Amino acid sequence: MKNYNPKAYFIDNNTIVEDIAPFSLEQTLDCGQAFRWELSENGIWRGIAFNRALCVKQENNRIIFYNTSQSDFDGIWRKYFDIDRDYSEIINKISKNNVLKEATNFAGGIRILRQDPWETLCSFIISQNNNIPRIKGIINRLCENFGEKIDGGYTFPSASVVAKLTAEDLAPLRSGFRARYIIDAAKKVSDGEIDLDKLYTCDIDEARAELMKICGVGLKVADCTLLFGFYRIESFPKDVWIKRAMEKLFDGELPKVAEPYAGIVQQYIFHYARLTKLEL
DNA sequence: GCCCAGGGAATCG
DNA sequence: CGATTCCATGGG
Repeated sequence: MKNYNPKAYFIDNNTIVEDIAPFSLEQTLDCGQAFRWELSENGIWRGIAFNRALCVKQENNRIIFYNTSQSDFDGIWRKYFDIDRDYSEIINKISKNNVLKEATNFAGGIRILRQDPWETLCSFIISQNNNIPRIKGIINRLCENFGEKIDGGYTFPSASVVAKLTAEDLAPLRSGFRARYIIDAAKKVSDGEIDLDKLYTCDIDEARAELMKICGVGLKVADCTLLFGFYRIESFPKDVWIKRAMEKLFDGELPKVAEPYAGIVQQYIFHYARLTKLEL
């Protein structure tokens, strides 16, 4: 059954989108896949992506994109928020498995954002052995120090800009041992040793291997980068929570029905595990 | 002070 | 190979 039919209206300089359930702005922007969104007054989320600032708010089954023209919505945000994918179809399919069905109750409104690859790579390098508030702080300082000022904040600095910096230059970030990892990634991306564009389509294991050429990128950071920065939804990042959850819930093996969208299902399992603390 | 935070590199055996 | 230890920094 295909009744997923999101509608966009362009009124007064705003874009309003309706009929996109299941969709939760909060779950999507605050689930640890993106680090540059903050909830401000009146339930409005403010963030920057692809060199654009956005204010956006959810009211039930309606999303309001403030000061957003049709061309900005169609050109940037529609894709960024994965508006055109019907998540209910995925949830229906994986719900053949009762445990997965239960898991979707905890974060079924999550969408995988289609983020900028370099920003995602850099962000998940910073994420290692770190917690989300501090990850956000380091990324904010990176943007304030080396990004460009735009209306509403600062852009994420490009790889070529970061490649020219030294670990000492990055001292104000207080990113600790990760500083040299950030610079190594920037150099390998900007000088073409790693061609990020290729990673959208090449074999997933080859994509992992490419990213893992970077010092500071192991399997988990590579998988997060591929999932959140390249929309490689067959990628299944395994952190400590997921490993524990997979053992308890599935004897370590993901059910077959989930394989085509493993990355999306990973999000459901992750939040199920964390929110229930796996007291099963 | 101690522990941990959605890991990874270096260094063991 | 698998297991252990260190890595900066900040908050609880």
